[in-house]
Amino acid sequence: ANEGYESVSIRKIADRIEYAPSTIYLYFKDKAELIGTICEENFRLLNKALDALIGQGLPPLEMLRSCLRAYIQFGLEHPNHYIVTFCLPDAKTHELTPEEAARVLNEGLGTFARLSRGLNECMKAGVISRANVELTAQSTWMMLHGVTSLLVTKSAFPFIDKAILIEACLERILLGLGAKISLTHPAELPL
Amino acid sequence: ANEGYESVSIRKIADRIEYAPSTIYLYFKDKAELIGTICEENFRLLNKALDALIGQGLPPLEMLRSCLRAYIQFGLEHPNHYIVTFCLPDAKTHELTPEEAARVLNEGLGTFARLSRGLNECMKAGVISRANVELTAQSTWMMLHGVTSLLVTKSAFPFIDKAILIEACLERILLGLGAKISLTHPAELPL
Amino acid sequence: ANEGYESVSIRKIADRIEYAPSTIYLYFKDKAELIGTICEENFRLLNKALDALIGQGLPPLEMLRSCLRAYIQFGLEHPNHYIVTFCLPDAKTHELTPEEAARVLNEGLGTFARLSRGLNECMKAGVISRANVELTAQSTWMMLHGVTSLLVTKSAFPFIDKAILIEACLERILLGLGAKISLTHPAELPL
Amino acid sequence: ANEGYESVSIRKIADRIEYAPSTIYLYFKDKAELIGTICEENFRLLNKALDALIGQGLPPLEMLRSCLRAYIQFGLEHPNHYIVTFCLPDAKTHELTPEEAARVLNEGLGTFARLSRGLNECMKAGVISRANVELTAQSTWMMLHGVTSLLVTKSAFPFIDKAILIEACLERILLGLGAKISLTHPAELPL
DNA sequence: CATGAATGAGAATTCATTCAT
DNA sequence: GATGAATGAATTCTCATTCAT
Repeated sequence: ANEGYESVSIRKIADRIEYAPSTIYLYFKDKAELIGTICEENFRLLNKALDALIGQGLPPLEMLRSCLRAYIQFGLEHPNHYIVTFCLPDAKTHELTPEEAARVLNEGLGTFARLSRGLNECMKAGVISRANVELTAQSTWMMLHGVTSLLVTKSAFPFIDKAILIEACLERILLGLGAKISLTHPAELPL
Repeated sequence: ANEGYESVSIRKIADRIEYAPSTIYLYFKDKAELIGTICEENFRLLNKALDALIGQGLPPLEMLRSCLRAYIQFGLEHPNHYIVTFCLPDAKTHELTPEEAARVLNEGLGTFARLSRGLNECMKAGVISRANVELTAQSTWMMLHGVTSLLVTKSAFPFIDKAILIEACLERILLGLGAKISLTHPAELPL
Repeated sequence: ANEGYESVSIRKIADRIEYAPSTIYLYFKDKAELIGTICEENFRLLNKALDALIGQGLPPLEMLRSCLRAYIQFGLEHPNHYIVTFCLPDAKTHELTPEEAARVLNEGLGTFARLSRGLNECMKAGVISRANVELTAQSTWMMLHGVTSLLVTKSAFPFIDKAILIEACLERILLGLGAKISLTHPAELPL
Repeated sequence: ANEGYESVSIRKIADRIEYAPSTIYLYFKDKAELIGTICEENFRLLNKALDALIGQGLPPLEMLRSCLRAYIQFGLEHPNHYIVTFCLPDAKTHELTPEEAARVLNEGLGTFARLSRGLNECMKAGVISRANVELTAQSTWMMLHGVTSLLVTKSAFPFIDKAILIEACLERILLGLGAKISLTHPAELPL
């Protein structure tokens, strides 16, 4: 369903994968379960991408910046997955059974944990301001989500060149975290 | 429809306003047109709220902060309007005829213009870094949207106390804009 | 739906009345409500038929016999209604909201009350044995239902001539109630 | 499927016996055939229960009463089997091929034959009225079915204590057959 | 002897929309 | 200026059945 759009429908999925709608029910008990599984796998993929970066031994601030960038990139590459997981109101996700919800949440918390850890390391290294980690992580995620979601859902908006916009946002997010970087960025950013 | 939820339905609207569904078609050619009009009015309301603030003669940075705060507040107060206008994928909005889309966009650009103007004044007053205004406005809006949309759509997420979270986000957004404010905020914020 | 068969389906009803399935939902909120209404009307019709008989001023025993006969006749004339109301397991009826269920039950109790009254009058007139009225009414209804339901549902069974069978059953039911009638019935019944 | 309910489904049966649904088709050509076989076996079981009673050498009337009671008991003990075999409209049974139908009917006629024989013996012993045996058997079965089926399908109806109700019905059925028993039953029945 | 994978037909229900009145 | 009656297309989901393995 990575080319589909808007309202996720069993029928449309079935069409896309060229199976009968009923076939889907052999693998998922429910639409909720299907969506739950998509989200879960989604998080897993994102986490894998983040882990790859984390393992690269970059200096803390650059690692943080890379992770934030990877998050946005992930959204751009899997727009529908991103929409389903992060943009749609809770209502649909809410129909999950507690166990399913727990599985999804678990994977999602993993993502969040990676962000918190990255922030924490930057704080310890003194490259961003020391502050309440949970609060910092939540607000950072919120801003990051704003960038990602608008790029993904509002493709009609006359955005400035995406690459530049993304880098500018990352810059400002880091700066907002207290990173000591100069806003008058040298080359490509028309800040 | 300010008490309804998620899936905006002609029938539900008709119920709420106590008219027959068909009556709605006397005023709107289409569901798309109806939603378009909602968005338009939505923006008008938001613009009015912003204008009220702008007229208060606050110092530039405080005015900017107030406007950003007002935007979030607007989303929290009209969650369904906010979702319809900003969170749902383009698909639905896309079915608008060009003229309709233009009217909505026009009103939306008005909101955007107010933000740009506020940023510009702050730059001129030297309270935030000088930079490309359009790019700055876009990235600021994106972060602002991230905060608002998550608060509105993910009511199940274990967010830290909303008031604190919002102020922290505003603080970081301003800081990211180059505002010379200290992150070690005095009182209530556990930054 | 008086020519339909077996499993009552919204689609089949719609076909039969030559309307679109969705049209039915303009008149009934639910399949349960539809079936509930059928049962209710059903009972009303039956009650009307019984009242017509009751008003005829027959001697008590003959009135009772007429009523029992009318019940069976009603089933034969509205086989599908009878099946839906009396033969199908509770499960489907159970999805009624309490109010709906109450309305149906109310009408049904009316039928039962007429039977009880008839039995009571026969007892008072001394034409059947005096006994607990409720118990007598319940067991009489059960036997009556047995006759009706088998005639309606098991059309393939090699039943003896229906008219004769029905009269024989009525005879035996009355006799079982203590009526002083001779089993060696004069004419048409090969008892 | 003796714990399942209402709509007998191949899948549910497969689940219950812990085989794959397709496996069932190795043994039964059809759902109709499966149900046919269930009915057949059903009758066989009932017949066995009746034979056990018949072999006990009770006096004719008591044997008859025991058999009738056993029939009701059988329904109460195997409610779903009883519903499938006796309460559902022919439609489903009708899809049987003639041979299958014949096999089921054959077993069913066996049950019926036992009833006829019992009645015949009572007539010969002079404990019930002499009458056309086939007609008597059919009407007796019908009443018996009425008692059984309502107890099984309408569990929500406010029936009087089941044990009492059943005994009262048996009493009246026998009385209706011309048995010389007094309705003013001594002890436990509030007739 | 058994199954896994798949499906077409049909179930109840919702929704945007039309149109005669 | 408003509505009642109606619908077609879409939704999620279930079920009996087939067939290659």
